[in-house]
Amino acid sequence: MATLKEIGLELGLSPATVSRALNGFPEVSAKTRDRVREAAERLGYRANRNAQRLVSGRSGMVGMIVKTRADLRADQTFMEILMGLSAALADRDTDLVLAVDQGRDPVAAYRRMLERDMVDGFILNAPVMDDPRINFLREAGVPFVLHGRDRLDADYPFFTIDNYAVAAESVQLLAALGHKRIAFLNGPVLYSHAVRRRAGYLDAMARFGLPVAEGALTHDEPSEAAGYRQAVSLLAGQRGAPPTAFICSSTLLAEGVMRAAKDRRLSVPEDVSVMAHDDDLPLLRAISFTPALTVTRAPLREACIPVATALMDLIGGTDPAELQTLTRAELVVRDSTGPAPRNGDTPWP
Amino acid sequence: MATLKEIGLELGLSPATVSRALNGFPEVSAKTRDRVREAAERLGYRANRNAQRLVSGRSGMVGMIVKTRADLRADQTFMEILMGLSAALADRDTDLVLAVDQGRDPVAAYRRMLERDMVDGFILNAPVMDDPRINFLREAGVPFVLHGRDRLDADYPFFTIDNYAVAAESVQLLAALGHKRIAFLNGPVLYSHAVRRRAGYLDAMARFGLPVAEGALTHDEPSEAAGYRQAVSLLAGQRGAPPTAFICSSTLLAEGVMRAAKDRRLSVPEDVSVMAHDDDLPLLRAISFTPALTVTRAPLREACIPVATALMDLIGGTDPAELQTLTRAELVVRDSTGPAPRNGDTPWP
DNA sequence: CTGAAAGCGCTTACAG
DNA sequence: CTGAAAGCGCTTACAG
Repeated sequence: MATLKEIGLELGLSPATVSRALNGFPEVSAKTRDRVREAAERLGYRANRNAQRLVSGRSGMVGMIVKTRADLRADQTFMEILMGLSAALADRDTDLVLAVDQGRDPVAAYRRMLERDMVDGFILNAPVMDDPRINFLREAGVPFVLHGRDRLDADYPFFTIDNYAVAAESVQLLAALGHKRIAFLNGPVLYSHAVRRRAGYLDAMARFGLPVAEGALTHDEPSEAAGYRQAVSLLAGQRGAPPTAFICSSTLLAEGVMRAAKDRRLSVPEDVSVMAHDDDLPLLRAISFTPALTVTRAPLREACIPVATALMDLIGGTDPAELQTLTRAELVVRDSTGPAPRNGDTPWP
Repeated sequence: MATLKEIGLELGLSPATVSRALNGFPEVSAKTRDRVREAAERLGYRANRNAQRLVSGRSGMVGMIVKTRADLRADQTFMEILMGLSAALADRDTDLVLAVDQGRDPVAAYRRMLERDMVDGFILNAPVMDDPRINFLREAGVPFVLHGRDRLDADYPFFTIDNYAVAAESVQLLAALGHKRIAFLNGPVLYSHAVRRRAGYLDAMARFGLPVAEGALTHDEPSEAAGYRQAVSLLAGQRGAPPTAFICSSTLLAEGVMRAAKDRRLSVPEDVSVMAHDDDLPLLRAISFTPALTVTRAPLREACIPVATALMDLIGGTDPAELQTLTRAELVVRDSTGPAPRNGDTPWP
């Protein structure tokens, strides 16, 4: 590995000038800058990160703490986020330090990392309402960015989709197709995104004058098995007249709903419409469903760069208020949704 | 953060002596060592890793490159390994750098990390037979450790269970229970562990004088769906007389087999015995199956510390030949295996 | 526009 | 047994 000194020797320049040239300082002449860059390229120069970090006083690492929970989908979405964040942070010469939250105290793992001065900031995901981790980190004065948002009046940097709109727009699409009995299989109500989607669903149903039957709004883990279980029960009419449409908080749930419909010899979308929110996981393509699944689509992958960038900017001193992003999922209408069937004219009482 | 200098000032010692005391150099007097340690503790001293790395000339990071494959289980086992390795490496003050292997060239991602001098070594998992990554890294002279083994005469550091024995012992247990038609649902034959298990199964069957029907040995992805699919086909007698026992290369496959048996109103273990190899994933407990699953058990978690330690030792100069570990899975007999049923007396032709 | 110097926090020959 | 000194590779006031 070449060093600044070696490049300097080669060019008859001081290491200081080489450093400035490489870092794009304006006072360096264009000619010197170009010569230095050429030589650096030729000699395969790469800055020694440890030296840079030593002098800047930063660790060059950011932390992420994983909650171990019995949530099968967590693996898939989490892997997706993990890969995306690693890549985005690597572009900023920053490493991601992972730790597992083993215990009952939700902030213990954060406290430990902080005491060890290991990281320059944190990335949090899957917030619950009024997340205790957020209060802790705010008081500790540590930079952090949320993927998601634990309260509407958040004053910290975050990146999230509009989860209220996700549910409301799904209802709107189905209502426009004439559906009156629309079930919503939501995620665990623990998570703030599920709380927002719940509100979006209920408000939209009310706006269209559609009552919601007892049991038509469920909160369960995002798995194929849970989707199947809930759909079987609803389609059997165990909780009032069966729905003519299902909105699912994840494509895994939709898989289970499709299987339940098939078991009852109901065809999609003729007898029952199915749609889902789609994180766009590479291993679970909504477009590969039969029929292709209508979704509100928001690739998890696309959240990674903004989240990583926001954290780096925050550490660099940017005002947190400028680092809040609320985006919308894209409505992708495919073949799993259609006009309400004949027998679907009656709303729930 | 306290520094060596500050501790030295506090105690009237030089930073050099403080460094030696903290690093346990033998020439430091016991009294000085204790004083230094006490002061370090009191001041909350933590060595600055970047300074240590700068002076040692090491990056303090090791790389791991994930193959993105359409293998659902990969997520779960991979997460398990990832968490375990992060923790084990953190204990050695080393970070794990993750990258995703996007493309067709299996060594491209390794080459890139190497060129950037980013890591001191690599951890590889899920080897295929005569893995090209291994040849590449060996020629490049880079330290690496395998979780698994791509050939029997491996000359590099590895940690693996005896996969031949996993299959052979399973056959042995079932043969001792009087089973004669034993099917083996194996993983993708691409992977070396599947190749070894295949050999163990075939050899053991031969040793007990049991022919193997066409189609009784399958190679499929380790998923519940694949287990179900294979078991349905075998139990229907589509590939000769139905098996009276199933050995599964993963607990996910066993889940599918159990479901298939239930669908056919076969009870486990009265009508059919089921056993599996168990990586002991926290989200998929063999003991929670109904009936509790008989397994060859080898917690993935337990491989992480030896793998991480081996890599650190290798980087530290230990002879690779001393860093090869072959362990055995533990046979845990539970309730899903029992004596062969009446109709199971005839071996396959 | 460029250089000489100091310093980030640590380790380790070299002296004594 | 301990200290003074040099050095790892970089950055950045301070001079000129």
